[in-house]
Amino acid sequence: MSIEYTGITREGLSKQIADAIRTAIIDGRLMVDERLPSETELAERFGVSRPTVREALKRLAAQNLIRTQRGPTGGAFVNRLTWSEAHDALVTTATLLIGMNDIPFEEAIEARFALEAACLPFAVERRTEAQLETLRREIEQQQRGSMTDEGFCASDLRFHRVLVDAADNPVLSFQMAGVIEAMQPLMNMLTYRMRDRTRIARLHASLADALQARVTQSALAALKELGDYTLDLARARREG
Amino acid sequence: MSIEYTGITREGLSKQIADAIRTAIIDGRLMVDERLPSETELAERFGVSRPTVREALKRLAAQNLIRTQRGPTGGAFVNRLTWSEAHDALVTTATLLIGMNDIPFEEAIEARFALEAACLPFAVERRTEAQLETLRREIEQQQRGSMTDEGFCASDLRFHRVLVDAADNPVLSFQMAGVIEAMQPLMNMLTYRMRDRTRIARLHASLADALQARVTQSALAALKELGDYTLDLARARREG
DNA sequence: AAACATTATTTTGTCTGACATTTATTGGAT
DNA sequence: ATCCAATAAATGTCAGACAAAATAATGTTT
Repeated sequence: MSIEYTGITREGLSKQIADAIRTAIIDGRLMVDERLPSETELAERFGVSRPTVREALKRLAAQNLIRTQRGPTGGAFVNRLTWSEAHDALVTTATLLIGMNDIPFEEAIEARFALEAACLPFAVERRTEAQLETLRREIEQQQRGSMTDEGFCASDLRFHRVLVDAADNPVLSFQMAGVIEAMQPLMNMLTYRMRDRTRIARLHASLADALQARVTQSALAALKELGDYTLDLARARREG
Repeated sequence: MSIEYTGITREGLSKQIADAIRTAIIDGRLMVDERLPSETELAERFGVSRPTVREALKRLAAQNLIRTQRGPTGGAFVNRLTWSEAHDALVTTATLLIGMNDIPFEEAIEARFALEAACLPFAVERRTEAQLETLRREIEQQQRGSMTDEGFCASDLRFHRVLVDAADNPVLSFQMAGVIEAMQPLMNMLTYRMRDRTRIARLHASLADALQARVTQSALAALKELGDYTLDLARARREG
């Protein structure tokens, strides 16, 4: 690891060190599962104390870039970023972003249904029987009137997640997770009347039918109607 | 013996503290710009030492969740997550994810063009004259033969970023940044011959024309051709 | 000789205490 | 009243020490 640190001391030593190591990882100078020098060695090499090095390492650990292990064979290792970890990070970021910047409902809903529509053709083509069954199960739950609003939204979320996963493209699933899951708090703010729920469940059923028959046009039409209806609900909430 | 902490003490004190504070922020118990207790006070409240608290705070700072300021009125403040910061975080995560998990070209390209197509109808409807001009400028650059491969890819990236921004939906722009920018290293691996470049530039011109005339179908057709062609290049590279 | 228990060692995790640095406030001098 | 310096409060950094964990080496027992 050949890292120079001729930078300015104006931005915090631990941050500089963290950035140096992160850049080394992104550029590929540090490979996955490679072991970094021990904390004391890093401290010597950068000319700082061990706590400073540790703060830098914690920053990287917070981004899932490294993992640490104790013991003689321990140390800090470059972490292979898994889909699951990246997923969590994206959802956290997107949730905070939406929660802190009061996005208009319309924008968020527009983005979500537009992107979901992009997944739909692949889902129609590649959906499995198991995924169809999961969709049917969720629809059945949504038709029961005994659910709370949160429960209904949670089922809705699971439904759409299966829809996206049916496209069988990890990159798509990863990207979509951000929009869909981060919007759950927003969706929870919509209070669904009984009539709304039955209509939504019926549209979900249309979607599942289209997927089963592998007819892209019908699926897109059902999703569009669902998006428009959600928009209506959001607008009604704003005015009401 | 002191009181047990709720949860497993097996996961590192600083991580537990960081998680506790992060949850408080996400749940809204800590508002934006609110000041956290001082490090010494946090240390007392959690029953740990100051360095441990500091490591926890650094983890949160690494996620742009808090910012710190020195001085009497200083301390740690809940940070308003900006689009720019969230954008950078997403690009970093997506870049690492793609770089470390050797995604098949086909999957990445499929996802990218599918999502971009989802933005296109909005872009056709909402594009401004200034954006059209930017597109034309990039096309002109791409037609010049004097560019390096990296320069060509960079121009391509700028072209598509403008395309996405033309949809005028921050949520869409945010999501798309991940796919498009994180794929640049992949795209840089494609070596474009002169013939490829002219064809790509021509397709870009078709796209710009369709945006100018506000004809969605033509724009979608041009983008689809571009996607298919990129797929061909990727396949050729794999076999060559 | 082989299996098991024990000790040693290396590395991270945490604590204590101190000093340096930054910055708003406050009090005094002009 | 204005400007400037001392003050205080907070983070940033450092040093040394000990605790805890996990592997490797060692010794003991069967």
